[in-house]
Amino acid sequence: MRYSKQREAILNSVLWSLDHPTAEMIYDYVKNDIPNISLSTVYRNLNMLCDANQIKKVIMPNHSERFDKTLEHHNHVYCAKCHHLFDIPSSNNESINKLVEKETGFHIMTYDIVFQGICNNCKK
Amino acid sequence: MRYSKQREAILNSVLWSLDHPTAEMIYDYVKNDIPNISLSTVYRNLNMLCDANQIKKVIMPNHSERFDKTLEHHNHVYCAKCHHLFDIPSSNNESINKLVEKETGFHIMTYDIVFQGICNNCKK
DNA sequence: GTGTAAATAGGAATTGTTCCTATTTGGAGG
DNA sequence: CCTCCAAATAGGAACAATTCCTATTTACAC
Repeated sequence: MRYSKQREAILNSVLWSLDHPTAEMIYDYVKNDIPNISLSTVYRNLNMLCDANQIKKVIMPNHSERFDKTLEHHNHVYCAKCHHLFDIPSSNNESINKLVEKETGFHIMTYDIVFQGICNNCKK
Repeated sequence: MRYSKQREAILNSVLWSLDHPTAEMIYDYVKNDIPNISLSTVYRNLNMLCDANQIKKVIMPNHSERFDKTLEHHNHVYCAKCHHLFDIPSSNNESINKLVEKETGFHIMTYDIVFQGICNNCKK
């Protein structure tokens, strides 16, 4: 993968983000630096960075993809009120896999959980 | 919600299905009975039936929505080989919610898990 | 029957993402 | 430094899934 300033800016915008940005958000942000960047470039590079294991894609049922700087497998809570996505320090992935393998006989490769609720800030 | 033969046919096709059909599959099936039914009608009614709690939508990261006749909250395994979606008798929803509430302080409303793996048939 | 609010058909529009192609660029080797 | 070319980009078209729009039809209360 050859260097490109576009990819560097895209990677940085994910790494610096406190949130789990969508491709669109990254696009808007990176446009400040590189005004004529194209949305396809953003998507292409986000996917390349995922393949290269430098960032991760977060599943978001019924919403756009989001991207995450945290590489370790973990889960997310989506706040139904403020629409932010928060990390949950994932506890016992292995044991959940094992449990389901025992229940079903399947070979479980991976799983994703998205919790939906109201975050601490919005509870007030 | 007033009666319509379209909605009845759509509901039945979900109820009778052994699978977790997509809107497209339901559309194709219902067309046998009602050849000039429109895809928008299928979508509109599937969503109405979800709102009316007569069927459920199944999250499918990176794939089309699927619909489910089983109303009790449960989880799914997606076979990476045969692309079928199977039910998992969900065990301890409440305790998972509680666990996450304790970890995060959030009020958890619901969650969805999709496991990915290889089903028994495909393992052979 | 009749009137009307609710439902439909059909297609346009939207959204999110990927694909295509002409052009540009990083960086290896002279 | 140049030169070259494979790899990367810009820009927009294409695509797939879903929702929206509007004229027409229909269920059903009266």
